[in-house]
Amino acid sequence: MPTPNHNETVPDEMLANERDIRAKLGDRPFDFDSLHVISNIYRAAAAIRRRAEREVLSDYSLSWGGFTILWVLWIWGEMETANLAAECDLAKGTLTGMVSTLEQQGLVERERMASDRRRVTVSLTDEGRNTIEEVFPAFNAFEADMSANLDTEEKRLAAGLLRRIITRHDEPS
Amino acid sequence: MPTPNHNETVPDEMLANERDIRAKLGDRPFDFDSLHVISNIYRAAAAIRRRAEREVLSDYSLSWGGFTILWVLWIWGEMETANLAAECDLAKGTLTGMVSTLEQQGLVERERMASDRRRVTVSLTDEGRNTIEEVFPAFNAFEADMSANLDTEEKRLAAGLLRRIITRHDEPS
DNA sequence: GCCGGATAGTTTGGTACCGAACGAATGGCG
DNA sequence: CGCCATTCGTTCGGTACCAAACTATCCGGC
Repeated sequence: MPTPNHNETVPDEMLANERDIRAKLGDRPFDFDSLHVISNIYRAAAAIRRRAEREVLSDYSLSWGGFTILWVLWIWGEMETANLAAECDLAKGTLTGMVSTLEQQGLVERERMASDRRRVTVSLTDEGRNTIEEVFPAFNAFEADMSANLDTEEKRLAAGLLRRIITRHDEPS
Repeated sequence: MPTPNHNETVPDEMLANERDIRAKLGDRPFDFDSLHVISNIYRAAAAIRRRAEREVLSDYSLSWGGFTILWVLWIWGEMETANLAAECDLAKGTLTGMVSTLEQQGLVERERMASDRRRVTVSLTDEGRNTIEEVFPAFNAFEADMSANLDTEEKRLAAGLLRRIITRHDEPS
C-alpha cells in the first residue's frame, strides 16, 4: 500500500542501516530525520561519483573534477580562475592543479589578463570543446540512468529540496 | 506564490547556474531534470562534508571518514574489515589506512580472528567510545542545522527519494 | 599431508582535494 | 611618486581515496 512515512516513528521503508540506527539509538533525543537526509545525500553522492568515474569518465581519461571544469567552461565560456573555482565548488588551490592537468591534456588554456596581470582566464581549446561535446551526452545518459527510479515530478521535487539545503550554506572556500 | 515547478519548461526557482544551463543547452535534447537532481546531490554533499569537517570534526581531529568509522562501530559494534568497509562505503584499501590512523589515535583496535587468521576485526576502545559519544551529538546538531530549511515531512520525503537512487546502484567496491 | 585456487587484508602508485603560507601585482592614500 | 593593505594565483604539506598488485592464510581434492 503506498502510504510511506505515515507516522512519526519508523517509516515503512528504510535502508537496513537506517533501521539499525533506530534500534540502537531510538531512545535518545537525536534528530533522526536530519540524520537520514544528510547521510543519504552523502551516500548517493559517493555512489554517483564512483560510478561516473568508472563507467563514463574513465573512457576519456577525465576525473570528476576535470569533467566539471570542462562542463563549466562549456556552459559559461572563458572564466577567470576565481570564478571557475567557485562555480566548480573547488578550493582555488585545487583548481590550479586540475587546470594544469587539463592544460597538459590540451583541453584548456590559460591566459594572463592584460588589464590585471594577477588574474588568469581559462578557456576551452578546440579539442576541449570537442571532448566535452562528446562526453556530456554520455554523462547525461548516465545521470538519467542513475535517477531512473524517480519520475520527472519526483526529480524536480528532489532537486528543489536539495536546492534549499545548498542555498542555506554555500561558501565553498 | 507557492506554485513551484508548475510546468514542463523552467521551474520558478532555480539556482543561477541551473538557469544558465537551460539558456545554453535548452534547445538540445538532454535530460535536464536528471541533470539537476544529480548535480544538486553532489553539491549538497560537498557542502555538507566541507562544513562538517571544518565546523564539527576538526575540533576532535577527525576526518569525515574517521568519524564515519567510529560511528559505524558505535552502532554495530565490533566488525570485520570487509563489512566495515562496505558499511562505510569505502574501498577496503582506503579503510586500512584510516583504521591505522584511528588506531594510532587510540580510538579503535584491531584483532586477528583466531578461527581464521586472515581476518581482522575492528572495535572501539573506551576512548573511542567516549569520543563518538561526545562528537555525535554535535554532529547531529550540525545535520539538523544543515537541513533546517526543510520541515520534518520534507526531510522524510527527501530521504526517501534519495534512498531510491542509492538502492538502485550500490556496489561500493 | 600437500598443492592450487580462492579469499582477507595490506601495500603501492597515483590523483584529488583542502587549508595555509607565499609571492606577484594592484590601487588607494599620503 | 612610493608605501602598504588587499587581492590574485600558485605552491606546499598533508590526508583521503581508488584500483591493482601483492602477501598470508584457508580449504578442497588428490
